Parts: sequence; structure tokens; C-alpha cells
Amino acid sequence: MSRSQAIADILTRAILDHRLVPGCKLGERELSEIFDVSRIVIRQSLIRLADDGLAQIERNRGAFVARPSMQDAMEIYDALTLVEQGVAAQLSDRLGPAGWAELRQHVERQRQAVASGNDALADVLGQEFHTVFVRLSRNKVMQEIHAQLVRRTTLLRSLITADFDYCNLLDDHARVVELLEKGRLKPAMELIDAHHRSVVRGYIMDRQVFPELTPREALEPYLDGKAGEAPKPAPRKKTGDRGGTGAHAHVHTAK
Amino acid sequence: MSRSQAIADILTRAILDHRLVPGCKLGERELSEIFDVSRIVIRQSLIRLADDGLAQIERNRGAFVARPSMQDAMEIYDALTLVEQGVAAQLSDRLGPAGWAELRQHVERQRQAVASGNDALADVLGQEFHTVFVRLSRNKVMQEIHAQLVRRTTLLRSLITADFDYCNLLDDHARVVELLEKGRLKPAMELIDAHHRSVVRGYIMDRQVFPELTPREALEPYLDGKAGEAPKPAPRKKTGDRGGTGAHAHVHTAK
DNA sequence: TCTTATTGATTGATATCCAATCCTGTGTTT
DNA sequence: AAACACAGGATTGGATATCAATCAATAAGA
Repeated sequence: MSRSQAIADILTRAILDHRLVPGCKLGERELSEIFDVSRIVIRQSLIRLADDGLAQIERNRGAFVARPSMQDAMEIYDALTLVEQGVAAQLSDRLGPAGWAELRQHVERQRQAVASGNDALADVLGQEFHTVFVRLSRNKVMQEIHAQLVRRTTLLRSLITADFDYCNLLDDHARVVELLEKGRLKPAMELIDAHHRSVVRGYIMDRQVFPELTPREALEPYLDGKAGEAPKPAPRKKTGDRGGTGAHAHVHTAK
Repeated sequence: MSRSQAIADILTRAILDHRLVPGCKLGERELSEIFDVSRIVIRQSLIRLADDGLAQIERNRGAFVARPSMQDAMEIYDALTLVEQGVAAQLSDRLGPAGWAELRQHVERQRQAVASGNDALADVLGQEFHTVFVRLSRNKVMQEIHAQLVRRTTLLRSLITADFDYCNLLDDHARVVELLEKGRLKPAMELIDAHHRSVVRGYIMDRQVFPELTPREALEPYLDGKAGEAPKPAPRKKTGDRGGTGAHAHVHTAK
């Protein structure tokens, strides 16, 4: 793989881990020193990030981690809902027994993780559910679109006031699978919609985000060869946020 | 705008106009001489094209215009159908009178173009319909996803045996609008699906595509400043293809 | 004729340099 | 003291030249 792609992947992970927060300057010189490559390679990486919606390049000003607006957030969640509803409709028509089994098995694995108190694993599995869901459509184009939207929702999570609990929404997943398998498409789609709406409605993005890490500090754990085993989640000072990047951050709006 | 973005746009147009056909080598040196820029700028342009799915970069081999497979074609049309159906569902809920008026007006303009024999205009309007349709969702993220899918379908049209008539499917457009406005969402969605399915089913992509133009010839009309007024459609030797890039190439499968 | 080796071309990447632009800090003016 | 103007520094966007690695196609040899 090209060096610029590899670096783009690292930057992407750092952003998704909330180690590089929205608005953070991604200076060419600084990054080139961090990764020990030339500025041009960094430029190419930044172009890739910008094409993916994770960075924003301003002419003669440089690249910054994207700072999506509330409007952007709603549009991203709308698009994600649209895609997942569409996939749900396709699956309810076309999915074979093996597919349903895989979905049920995934939910079951997550259930066991929750039961055994392994929150981190449950979180990861909760994220993965959506990916598996879309993968079963056997449409790589759709998978890539969906993955990009998920990345952007993860970026959004850097911007919200992190005063929420993670519930992995095992119930929602199980119910979606159940409804779809029974052919009850419409309730399933409404459940998907309701889920995403409840998430985005809890967003409060007025606050400015201040980077707690310099790019050098943020990227240090990803450097130095295949050290990717311990991905190092995001550090947070304030709340009890465990730093997960779960796609299921569920905001408790009701009291 | 950055030079690499401008060049990427030109390359994109040339590909969508079928002047650069799938498989065509996009050599860095050649392009850098054509556009009179350094190789680095070209590399950045090619990265953008690859991210958009219009080019494919092979390590140490270079970039080529993407050569999507039949599988890719089906997946792209599936994704397009999914997106447009989802947008249709949203519009049937949320679109106001002004929106419906705009859609009806667009269809009417296309009807007039057809009636007056202005096929070229009718073709453009037929393409635009889908774009307008998605724009009314007021979701820029969705718009960009849709636009990318449309670009890829246009690329696909370089690969099919061009033995079909262009009918602008005014009827389909009018009917979709009519059905949606009446709240008959399901038939409208089925109509969208049927349309795209009929298109992709007519595809025959066994044939190899041979470039009839060198990159230098293909790109010449786009160079030299704002000469973009006469976009120069694609040249075709064989059929009566008028060179349109209409999103509504409708294959007459039934006899 | 088939296999192997060499050569040429192209890509990936680096270093250095330059122009244009933006930010900032200072100094001047009112 | 406040507002404005200007100059300098820093950063980006880009050009050029160069080098290593890899691929492809040809040429040499069995």
C-alpha cells in the first residue's frame, strides 16, 4: 500500500479515536516530521482525508480536522438512516437462512459480552453489528458508503458534550433482526429511524472543542511499526466516558 | 481552487464524456505535459479520481480509468436505487408544495423539449431530474453520495454495447412525481427500481473497450482556459449514438 | 522455440527551492 | 488609548531535479 494511504489510515484512526479533535490543525511540516516522510506524502494523505469528509483543506491555510456543523450532523444521520433502512428492505427480501443466523449469532455474542460485564467488547460488537448488517447486502459499493457515514458519525461524537451512558442497544439490534426476519419491514425501519433520531437529538454542539493532545502526542501510539494491537482509546478529562467509539452512543434525553 | 482539483475535474468530465474510456492509461508524465504541471499535481488529481471510483491506481503500475465489472455495475445500480428510493420516501413525507411544483415544472420543461425536438436539451433535463430530485431532500451529504453514484453509472455507459435508443423516460419521471405527490410511495419506489433494473439488465460488458483517442486528443478540448462552453460530447464510430451522457439510457430489451 | 537476463520506462518518494498568501506583531496616526 | 497600516515571518502550493524499486518488453542464450 502506498505510504500516503497508510498515513491517511493512521490519521483516520486517530480522529475516530478522538485523539485528534475537530478543528485541530494538521500542519504539513509537523506531520512530515512525525511520520518521517516528505511534505508531499502528507499532502496526499490529507487529500484522502478531505475526500472522506474527515478533514477540511483551506487554501493557503492548511488542513484541519473537520468541524461538522449541527446541520451536517443531522444530514449525516439522515443519510445513515436512509442507507440502513434501504439495506433492511433488501435483506428482508433477499437474505437467506445463513444470513439471519449470522445476525442472530452476532446479537447473541454481544448479549454474552454484556452479561459477562465485558463492556469494551460489547461496545465493539455493537459497532460491528451495523457493519455486518450492511455486509450481508453483499454490495461493496453500499458497504463503502455506509462505512464512510459511520466514520463521520464517529467524528461527530468528538463534538458532543459527553454526558451520556453507553447502552449498546442490544435490544434494538435484536428487535430489528427479529422484525425483519418475520417480514415486518415497516416497524423495523421505523425502529432504525427512531434510534438514529434519538441519538442526534441529544447532540449539543455549541461548545468549542479544545485539543488536549498535540498531534505529536495524539499520533505517537500509532507509530513505530505494527504497534496497532492496543489502539489506545481517547483520553477524556471530564466525564466517565470510557472513550469508546461505539456507534451506539445513546443519549439519555428523557429524565 | 487547487490546481489538482481543477485537473481532477477536467479528467472527470473527460471520463464522463466517454473521451477517456475504461482501461485507458493515465500516465503521470503524459498528463503532466498535457496540463503543463508537475507530476506531483497529477498524482494528487489521480488520488482524487481514485477516491471517487473513476480511476484505479495499481502500485508501481500507474493509474487507469476504472474498468468496473458486471458485478460492480449491478452493485452501483442497486445502491443508486436504494438512495433514490430512500429520497422518494423522505420527499413523500416532507416535501412542501413548492418542491412538488419544481418537480412538475422540471418534467414539463423536459416535455416541451421533447415536443420541440430538442433532443439534446431533453437529454440534459432528463439527467438533471434525478439531481433535482435528490436536491429537494435538502441533504448535501446525500446529494454528494448520489452524485458520485451517478458519475459511476455514467462511466459504466462507456462499457456497454451502445445499441439502444435514448428515451428520456419522461413518462417515468412524471409518474414518479405523480405517485409520490399522491402519497402512493410504494408504487413509486417500485417504478424507480424497475427502471434501474431494466437499464442494468440490458448491459453487455463482455466486449473490450478500445480507446479511440489518446489522452492528449481526449483532453485537448478542455484545455486552454475557459473554453468549457462547448463541452464536446464523446465521439463514437459505430452506432447512431448522439454522444449524450444521459442518465436515462434506456435499453430496449423487449421487442 | 522456450527460458532467462538485461534494459528501459514508470512510479513512489525525497530534498531543495520559490512564489503567493495568511497571520501577527509592531509602529504610527488620530 | 484606540484604530489603522505595514512589514516580517510562517505556511501552503507548487516546480524541479534526483534516486531507488518495480514492472514490462525486448534481446540473448540453451
